[in-house]
Amino acid sequence: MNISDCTAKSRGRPRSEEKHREIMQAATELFTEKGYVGTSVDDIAALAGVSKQTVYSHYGSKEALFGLAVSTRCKNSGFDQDTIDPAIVPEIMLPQIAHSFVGLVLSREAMRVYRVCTGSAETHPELGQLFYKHGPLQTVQVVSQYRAAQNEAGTLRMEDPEQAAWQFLCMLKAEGQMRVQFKMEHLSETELNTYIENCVDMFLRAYAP
Amino acid sequence: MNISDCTAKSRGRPRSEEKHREIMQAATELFTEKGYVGTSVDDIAALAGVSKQTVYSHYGSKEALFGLAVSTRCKNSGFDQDTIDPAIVPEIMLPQIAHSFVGLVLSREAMRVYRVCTGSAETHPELGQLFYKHGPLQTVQVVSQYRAAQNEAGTLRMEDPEQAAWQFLCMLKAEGQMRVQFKMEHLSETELNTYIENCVDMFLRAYAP
DNA sequence: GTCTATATACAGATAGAC
DNA sequence: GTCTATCTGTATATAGAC
Repeated sequence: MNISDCTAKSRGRPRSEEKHREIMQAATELFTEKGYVGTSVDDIAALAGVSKQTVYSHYGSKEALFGLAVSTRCKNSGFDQDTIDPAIVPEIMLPQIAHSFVGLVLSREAMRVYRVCTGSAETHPELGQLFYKHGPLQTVQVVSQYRAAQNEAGTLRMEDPEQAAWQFLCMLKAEGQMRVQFKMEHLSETELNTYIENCVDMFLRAYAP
Repeated sequence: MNISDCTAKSRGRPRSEEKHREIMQAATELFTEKGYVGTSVDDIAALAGVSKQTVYSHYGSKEALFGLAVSTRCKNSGFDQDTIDPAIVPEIMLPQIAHSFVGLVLSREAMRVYRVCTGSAETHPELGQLFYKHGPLQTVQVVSQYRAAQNEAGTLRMEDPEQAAWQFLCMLKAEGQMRVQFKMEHLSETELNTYIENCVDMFLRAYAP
């Protein structure tokens, strides 16, 4: 009796955390691939290798699971600001920022969150807003801080650093992102790099002091 | 007997065309709002004011109806090239193009097709491609033709007019489109106009001869 | 905590009356 | 051609065994 209690405890509980992770991982994978309505709880349970009821006991409902999965991804979709150093001159810094940014927005994972948040913004506006704040907005702010610093230092000259950041970043994505977004053949590394350098030059020309 | 045949013909057939239109209209409305999986044939039939079977006898299947509805919208989502005149100098022409383009991409209808094609590109790649070709690509080509003409005329100087067109158009959308896309509060008319003028100036500065 | 089995609702698609 | 009624599958969510 006492023994069976002990084994029950040590056999039943410890597995929970692992399943918790696996369910979340499966949910994220499927939700960002097929969207909310396109994904069934059965699919999630199957991919996670657990029963449907286990999904429910861990996360309560499909809606709650969706919110958690996507918002976690949203929060990880921002630009890594550690790569930016205000002490470095634009001619060196901007190409680095550019390549790093384009790498981010073209990545499979970023595109998937972008797509699912765009597609379900009509029915889940709060998800769209969450993505906007943790993704695009944060990136723009990080870059515009650098811009403001350069403005002060006199290495660049612009009236509104934030608008300049929007210009720079959206210009960079352009064709490359759209081709991924709409399932066209991707641009080659070479084409991409040429375009990025082109953009950096163009930007520096326009905002030269 | 002969009479009932006649009335049957003149009573049953003529209504068909009207229902045909109404079904398509309802389908477009719902598909671009809720997406493919989020819309049921029952919903479409209800909104069109017909029975479900009528939907099927007109369009065969949900899939076929979706394809028709969205692709029709895609083909109408391109930029109107009649507004462009190569004889007009960039200082006058670019602001016009810019305002007209921003008006298009921020419109409710364009955003809806954009959203549904983005969201369902993973499951319906052919729709994403269709949208890309009739929307973004066509717009870029129209604008890059103008650019090429200006290049020849010497009023602008750029190595690759098509890349310049991508830069210009993507820069213009930027924050304005993203706020609509992700259900944030929209930019005001004033903010939008200021930004557009800003972009045109910046572009002219960078590509001045 | 986790499983199998089930309740309930609604989806896409078809049959048959008029 | 159009409608109502229906078939069949699958969805979310829950009940009960272990």
